[in-house]
Amino acid sequence: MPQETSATDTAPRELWYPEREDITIYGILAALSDPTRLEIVRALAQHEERCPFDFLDITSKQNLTHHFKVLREAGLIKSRYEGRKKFVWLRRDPIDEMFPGLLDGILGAVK
Amino acid sequence: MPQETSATDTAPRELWYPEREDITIYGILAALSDPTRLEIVRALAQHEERCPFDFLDITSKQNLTHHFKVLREAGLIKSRYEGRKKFVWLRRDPIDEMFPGLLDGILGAVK
DNA sequence: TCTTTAGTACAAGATGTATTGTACTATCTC
DNA sequence: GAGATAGTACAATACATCTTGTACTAAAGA
Repeated sequence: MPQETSATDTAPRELWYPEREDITIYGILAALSDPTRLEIVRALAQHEERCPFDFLDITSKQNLTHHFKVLREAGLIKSRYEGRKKFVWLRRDPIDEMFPGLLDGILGAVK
Repeated sequence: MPQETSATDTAPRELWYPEREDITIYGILAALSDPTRLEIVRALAQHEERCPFDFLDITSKQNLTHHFKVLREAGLIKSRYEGRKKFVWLRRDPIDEMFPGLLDGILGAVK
């Protein structure tokens, strides 16, 4: 199981991301098999960056945090903090390199 | 939940399959997010028809039965019985029509 | 400093899934 | 019919996942 950065770390709110070679097609498919997460990823594919709570119309705060964590641990997204806002974007490069055509196939399959 | 044909039915060993419109991209992605099932589907994509127990090197009998049931209920496969053997094949047509590029994207992503 | 907003942590409950063991049916061959 | 083979059914366990409630931190603005 991936370890979050502990409270003793210097940098606050730093998140763990899987290395390129730890991203699996199984993790990606599982992450995208949830309607909420597929909708989020579809939005990220169009908007460059989004804030997690732009999606509060879909589900609750805590649940969004959960789903963004799943997407992050699957290697699908990265994020940065700016003040109290968080900006999230798709990690297209490693995924398109390791699994060419996968993301396009999934995102293109639904109009 | 899908109902299997009961023991009182005339035709023996008939299985339930989802209608075209009941196939979802979420179900497909979830079904293919398992290593065993993705390997099975990759083999089916190359071999036209296969018997479930051609995959006994991967996992147990009962587990294969389980995984083939998941694939069937997701709408990914169809099967027929011939004597005591079962032959399974990919349901490419409805999937390629409803989700064009999806299966190719997933199966093409892994060499 | 106080309040508000963005976001996280954690626990809990409900549900789903993967796997195995045991027992069973169905078909073929002898 | 007897035995072997292909396959299923069901229960049980272990584990993962989704969702919500409660409580918390971190930053912005007044």
